[in-house]
Amino acid sequence: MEPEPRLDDELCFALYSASRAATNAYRNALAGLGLTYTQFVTMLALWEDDGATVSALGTRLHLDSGTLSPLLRRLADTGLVERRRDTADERRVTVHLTPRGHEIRSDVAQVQHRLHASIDMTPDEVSTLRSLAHRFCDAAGTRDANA
Amino acid sequence: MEPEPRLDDELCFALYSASRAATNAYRNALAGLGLTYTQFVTMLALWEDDGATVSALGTRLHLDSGTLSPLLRRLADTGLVERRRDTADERRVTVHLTPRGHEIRSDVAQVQHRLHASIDMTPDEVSTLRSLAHRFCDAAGTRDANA
DNA sequence: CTCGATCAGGTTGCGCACAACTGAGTTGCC
DNA sequence: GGCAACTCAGTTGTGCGCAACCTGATCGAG
Repeated sequence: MEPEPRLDDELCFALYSASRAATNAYRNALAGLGLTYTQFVTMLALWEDDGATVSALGTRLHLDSGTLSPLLRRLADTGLVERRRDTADERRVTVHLTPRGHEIRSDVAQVQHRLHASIDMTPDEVSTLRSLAHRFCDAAGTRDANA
Repeated sequence: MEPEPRLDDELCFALYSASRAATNAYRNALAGLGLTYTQFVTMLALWEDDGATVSALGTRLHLDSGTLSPLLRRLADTGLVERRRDTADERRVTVHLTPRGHEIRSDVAQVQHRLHASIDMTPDEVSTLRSLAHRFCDAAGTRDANA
């Protein structure tokens, strides 16, 4: 008989719980800015790379068009971004920050700093957790398809 | 001007990505058993505590009735669990494993072992990541409401 | 130039997550 | 006993997240 790991021993459940705890922490803080958590990380990606295509954002965020298309439509509806059909390759759509999209960056940065400060972990712990999470992503993301 | 952390520096994004990578890894493996990821962790909780109430499962999994009620209905539809109104306190519903719910436990355990083996990380790394994720949960979950 | 293969983005459908609310059941205080 | 406060599970509505599929644009072999 195989040993059956308990819920708390499961790495995947620890990550799942931690991710949701983080999302919940951001939810109220971002609500005042009219952003959801996924919209927030999408804006982070755009502040680093304004004018990115939808597929470039998808690669960066590990999201597909089924998630991004309606999300970008909502960001456009609230006036934070603008979508333009690429004239050189009309399959592509580039996503551009509006003036209002640039404006809220400092407000969002304040939310980030506030939440970072409210987490009772040492910089070392945070750094270790972050790099191990990145390592796990690579390890799980590049797994054999049959695994 | 506040420094604005880049996407990859954000702990929350690392956790968010890692959690989704884990869920995706389980998705295909569990599909053969007719389980989603959340249904899988719910079954783990029930194998540890058969007959738990809906709210007890919610506490264990950090999920509310809005998520659990339809999820348990689907598990009942597929014949893995059975819901019973508690006769002593008719507000409560207890969730019980069916024979079929017990049967698939070993199949699920095999999936777990297969996926654990496919992750290219040392036991130490896995252990550290898991305990830091638990620490983050506590730190983020018990934050001041105004943070 | 043509036409099959490929690529980009969008749509649909389903199952989470969570906020907000509902209604039935229980408890406690008098 | 009576009733307000509370608890528990369920429902509704919104927004992900992903598979499957669609359409139109581009590329490439011939």
